[in-house]
Amino acid sequence: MRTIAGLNKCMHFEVITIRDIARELGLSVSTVSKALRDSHEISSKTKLLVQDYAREHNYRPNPIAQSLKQGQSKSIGVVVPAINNQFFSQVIDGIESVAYSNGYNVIITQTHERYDMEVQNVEHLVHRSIDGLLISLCTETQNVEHLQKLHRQGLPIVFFDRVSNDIETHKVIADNYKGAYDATSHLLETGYKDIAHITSTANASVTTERLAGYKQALADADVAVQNDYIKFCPNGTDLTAKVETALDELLALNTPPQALFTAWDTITTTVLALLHKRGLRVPQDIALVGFSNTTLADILNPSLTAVHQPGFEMGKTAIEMLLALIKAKYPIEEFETKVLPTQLFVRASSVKA
Amino acid sequence: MRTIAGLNKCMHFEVITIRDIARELGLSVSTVSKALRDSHEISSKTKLLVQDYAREHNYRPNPIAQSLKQGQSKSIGVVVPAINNQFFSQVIDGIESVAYSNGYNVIITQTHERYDMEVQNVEHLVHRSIDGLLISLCTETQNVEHLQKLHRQGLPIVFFDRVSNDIETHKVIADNYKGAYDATSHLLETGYKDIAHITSTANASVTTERLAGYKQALADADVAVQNDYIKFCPNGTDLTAKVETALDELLALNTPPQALFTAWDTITTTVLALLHKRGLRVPQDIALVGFSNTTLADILNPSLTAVHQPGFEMGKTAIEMLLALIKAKYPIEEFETKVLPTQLFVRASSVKA
DNA sequence: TTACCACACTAAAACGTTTGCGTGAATTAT
DNA sequence: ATAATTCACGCAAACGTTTTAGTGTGGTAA
Repeated sequence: MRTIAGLNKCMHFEVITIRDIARELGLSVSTVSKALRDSHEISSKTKLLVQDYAREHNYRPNPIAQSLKQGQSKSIGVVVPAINNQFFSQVIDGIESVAYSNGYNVIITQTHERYDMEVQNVEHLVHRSIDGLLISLCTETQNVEHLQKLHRQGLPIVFFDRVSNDIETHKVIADNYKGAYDATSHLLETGYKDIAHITSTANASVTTERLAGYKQALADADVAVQNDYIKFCPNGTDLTAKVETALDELLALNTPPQALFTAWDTITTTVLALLHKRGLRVPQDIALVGFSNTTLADILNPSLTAVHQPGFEMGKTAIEMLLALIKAKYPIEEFETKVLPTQLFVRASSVKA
Repeated sequence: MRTIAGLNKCMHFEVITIRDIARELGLSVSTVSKALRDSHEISSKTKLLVQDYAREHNYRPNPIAQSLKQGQSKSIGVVVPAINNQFFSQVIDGIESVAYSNGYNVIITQTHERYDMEVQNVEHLVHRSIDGLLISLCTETQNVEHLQKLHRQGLPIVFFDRVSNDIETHKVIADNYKGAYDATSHLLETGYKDIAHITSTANASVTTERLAGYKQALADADVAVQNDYIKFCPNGTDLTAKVETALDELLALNTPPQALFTAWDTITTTVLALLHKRGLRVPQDIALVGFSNTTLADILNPSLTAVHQPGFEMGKTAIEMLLALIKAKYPIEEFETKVLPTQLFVRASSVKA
């Protein structure tokens, strides 16, 4: 008998081990083990005996011992910028659901958009013996050496949302290009021509793709791209201050924009809050369309025209890909980047004044 | 040498073990182990030798082996109704920060407000060898036998937010009574008398406390408590439908309420959304104050007068208490219920029409 | 010299599994 | 009747660590 981890204080409770079963049934440990795993080496009579006994006595294999023996921990690491962010919590929701039903634990860590935290978390996770890693890069991250090393060593890694082009592995992203294209086109169709774009750090994959979509939509409508309409506000610390400066600059232009297209969840809501603060009416004074996964878009003031990313599906897809990598018998050479559709929900913040 | 879990495909990478160090340095395994743990049995010369070698070769003890040996997993289980909920993700944020810096992993599971999921998750976590459990009960939960058994057996458990009175252990809650009292008083002071209360299932601790605060505030203002002003809408599936019915009934009363006090995060935003849908103006047609931890309260339509719970602090406090239980040398008999202050943020949804 | 002790280290068991190999018995083929 | 094969099971090593119980050396006290 052993005691459950954590149950070491007043242990009336005993957890049964394979050894107990063996002793009780007059069998060897290996026979019991094999019987439980339904090995062909064991007679069906013995198997039944053992399995019945195990069931009755509520036997559960010790996962830690199994991990040690089999060299896999049945847990996967997740690195996100922040849990406290609707989009990422939706992703985690998706991850958790699939992981759980496959017998995997999910260990979640946050970078808070800090590169050093990202490096540290990844290292921590690896040394906690994770079987695979799910990661969305933080905005500060410029190089991915900390991941490349692990990837070369064979650690299964899947990127989601904020991916790196410097590592060949499975990735899941939203259709950022199209999402941005749709959002911008929508503003154009509504009648806005002077559309500014507020986005995050220039070096993120997401930023590049959304910027491209924005530019292409303008180009397709024969509207010139104005560089002073494009503002980069790396999210992380002081986001509000950065966005405030960006807004100041935009509104001080000779031709201030009539509409804003914000490319990141946190930026969108920050912008809306700042517009409120300045007493600017949306959309009368300035229209707004943004990427956002908030569930409250309908009851915002005004209700928010938003590009919605399939967070839950992204999480599900990411972990499914990761499990495929983990379970693969042979090293995988062919990697895939899944692109999930975004959805534009038109609401009041972008109707023509 | 061993391979890191997960790094079993193309293993150029070798992880060093205590055995390797021993062989390389011509020492025994036990000497190395003791040297690394700075035992007094080992000469300082040898200690230095071993420690230097370990550092240089980037030795990291295998946590799984340690867990197996020491009977503790260095991971704690968290059970919440839903990750995708601002309040709980704030709590998890707090939990994660403390756990991480203490070398603990956090394994998160969700009940989605389903009792059977709660039972299942708890069982799953225990058999994953967690050292302790952090749990916020789901609304369906009526009895806590699944936890009592574990608690009697000595598993450290700390409740947060939605606690049980049937188990004596550490608990952290917000000051629900005062939060509700303040919210109701605020409405009364603003000039509303007919204040309805929409809350969740009657059997949750949170519900009882908030209901009590609501009633007391009315009593203190010499306003009679009307039972048909109190509506129970267990959150979980079909919350919107339940709230819709509750609203129908309230508005059909001879004296329909002029103000609403909603006691749960999800109910608050659902109510606001439904009021929008019906074209009712807030607060002109009906005022609204609710418990809510949304970060978007300022930009809701109208901006929301909200009772805010200290989610992050609650998470921090909960895990600190749990770690205290885990690290305790002797069984703890004295348990504490920490009550964290709530905060009322007055915004537009409750100004007098 | 003998006994004792501190010191610095080692051997081996233990945690709970899984698994390759060995073995005796029963069965089948020759 | 003997040999070959299959069957059903046991032995023991292994995963990487911690820890208990030694062991041998050298020094000190009697």
